[in-house]
Amino acid sequence: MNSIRARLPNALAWLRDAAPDVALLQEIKCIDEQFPRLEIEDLGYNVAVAGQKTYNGVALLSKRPIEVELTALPGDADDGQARYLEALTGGVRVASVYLPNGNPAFDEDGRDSAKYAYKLAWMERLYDHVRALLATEDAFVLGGDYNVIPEEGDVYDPPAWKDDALFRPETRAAWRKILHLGVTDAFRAHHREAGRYSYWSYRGGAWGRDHGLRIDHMLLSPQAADRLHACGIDKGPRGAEKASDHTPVWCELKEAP
DNA sequence: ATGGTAGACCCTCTA
Repeated sequence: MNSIRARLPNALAWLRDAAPDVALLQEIKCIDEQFPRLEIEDLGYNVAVAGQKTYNGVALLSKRPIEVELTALPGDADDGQARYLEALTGGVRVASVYLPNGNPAFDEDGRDSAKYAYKLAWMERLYDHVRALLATEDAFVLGGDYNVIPEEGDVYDPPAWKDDALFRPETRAAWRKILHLGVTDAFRAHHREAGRYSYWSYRGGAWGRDHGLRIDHMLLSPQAADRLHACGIDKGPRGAEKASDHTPVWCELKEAP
């Protein structure tokens, strides 16, 4: 979102047009009490929020009732950053994921920065949690801003990004380690082409030059992947007035058998 | 490791 309050007209217009059953929002940049709950409920959504002042913050919208399961990623009781919200809704386990950015990835000595170490530790916690979730054999969809460029075809200029926290080899290895547990990158299950982006920086006219990144992902359990009907990226909202720097990624699941 | 732009908020931080 890059602030749900600054982006409310954009969000409402997209929810009206796309009318998803479930929506996973990241970077709402507000505490729970500041979330524009009434406006979104007016569109027929139930709302769950894990907010935080100024930074981060995630939310989950659903046309079905929501049973919140987790408001933080397990594995570090001292982590106060609002980056994870997991719930059951419509018979599917879903989570809104805002994985740490991690930049700058290096400090002055050329060693991993504290921010990058936090990112890698967070990814290790996500690995542990995905493994635990897979053991339940639930259909689940973990979607959001992963701040991970999985492969060269997911960035407009790979060499320029080689030392960035979103593309460092260690980041991509941690991503692959999660995938190798047996979850599916929904977009890649349906698309092989390079150059399909979900994010364009505000800086340097990135949108106009199509200097984008694919960093917003949905990870599906086998039980959800078996029901995956379609997945795509909706570029429309990124071209709107006062747009977020990210654009929605979506997937459609068939009814459970 | 920097610069570009945007948002929150108290002027600098995060992305």
